[in-house]
Amino acid sequence: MEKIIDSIKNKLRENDLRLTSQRQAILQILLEYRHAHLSVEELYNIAHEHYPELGIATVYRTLDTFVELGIVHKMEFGDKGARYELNVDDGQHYHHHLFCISCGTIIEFNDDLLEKLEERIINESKFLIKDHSLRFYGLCYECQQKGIE
Amino acid sequence: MEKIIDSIKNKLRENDLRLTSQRQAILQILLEYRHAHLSVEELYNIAHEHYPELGIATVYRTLDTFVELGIVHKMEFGDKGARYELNVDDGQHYHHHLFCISCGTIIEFNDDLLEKLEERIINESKFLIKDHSLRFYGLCYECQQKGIE
DNA sequence: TTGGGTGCAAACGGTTTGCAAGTAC
DNA sequence: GTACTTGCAAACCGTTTGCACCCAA
Repeated sequence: MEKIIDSIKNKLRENDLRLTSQRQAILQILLEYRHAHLSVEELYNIAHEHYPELGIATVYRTLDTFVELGIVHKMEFGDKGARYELNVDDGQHYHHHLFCISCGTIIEFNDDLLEKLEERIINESKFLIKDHSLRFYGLCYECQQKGIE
Repeated sequence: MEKIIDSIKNKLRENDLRLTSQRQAILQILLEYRHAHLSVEELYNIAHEHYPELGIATVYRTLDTFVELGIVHKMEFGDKGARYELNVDDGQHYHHHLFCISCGTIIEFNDDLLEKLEERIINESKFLIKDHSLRFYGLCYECQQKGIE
C-alpha cells in the first residue's frame, strides 16, 4: 500500500509536479474506492465531505494529470461522464469490463486471449497497437433475476 | 441495394414510423458513405448541400430512431461526438475497429475469436451478453511512416 | 521567492427538449 | 383529420478555461 503512494510521489517529483493536499485527498479516495470505477462527480462528492473547498475543476485537472502519469485509467463513456480507476498492475494484463445496461454495475474480468489477436492485427494491417478496450454490454445476474430483458 | 431500402421501409411501417424526405435523405447519405463512420456534424454538412432546411436536431433524432430499429450502429467516443454506420450484416459477425490516435483514421477488421470468450464469461460470471465493443488504439501505417510515436 | 496549482464562474460543445407548425398516411 | 415529424432556439450537462489568488518546494 505504502509502496503505491511512494511511487506516485516519485512520479510527481520526476515531472516537477507538486504534492498538494488536493492531490493527496483525491489519491486517498482512489485507493479507498479502488474497485468502484468512480465518476468525477462521485469522487467530487466523496471528497467534499472532508474537503468542502475542493473545486470540481481541480478534480478534473488532477485526474487528467494522474492519467498522464499512468497512475489512473480513464474509461470513456458515450456522452455520459467518464469513470476512473487506479492503474494498479503496471499496465500488464489489464482487466476488461462487463457493463450492465440495466443497473450500471461494472464487473471486471481478466483475459489473455487478446494477445493472439493483436499479433494477427499487426501482421495483417501493419497497425501499431498502443492500447485496447474490450467491453461486453448486457445484464448482470441480479438484473436477470428481476426479469429485466 | 434496393433490398436494404425496402427492408428499412418495412421496419418503419411495422413501427408506425413515417418515411419522411429527411429520413430518406439521411439514409441515402449513410448508404453512399457506407464505410466513412460519419459523425453527426459530417452527416449534417453533407445533407445540408442538397437539403439546406434540414435541422441538426432532426439528424440526431433520425439516427436515434435508426439505431433503435437496428438499421444503424452507433460508436460512442469519450466526450467527442459519436459516429454512425449502417448495420449491413444482420448483426452476424460484426466487425471491430482500429482507431489511429494520430490522424483519426478508423480501420475495420473482422474477428470470430470473441465468441469463445463470450462463452467463458457466461459460464464464469452469469452475465447475459447483449453486445460487445472491441477497439484497438494505436497508429496506422501512414502515421508510423511519418515518424509519429 | 516563484512557478505550478487552485477555486470560481463563465464559456464550450455535443446533445436533448419544448413547442408551434408541417406533413405522411 | 390525426398523430407522427420537423425546425428553431433554448436548455442541458459534462468538461474546459481565464484569471486572480495561493502555496509547495
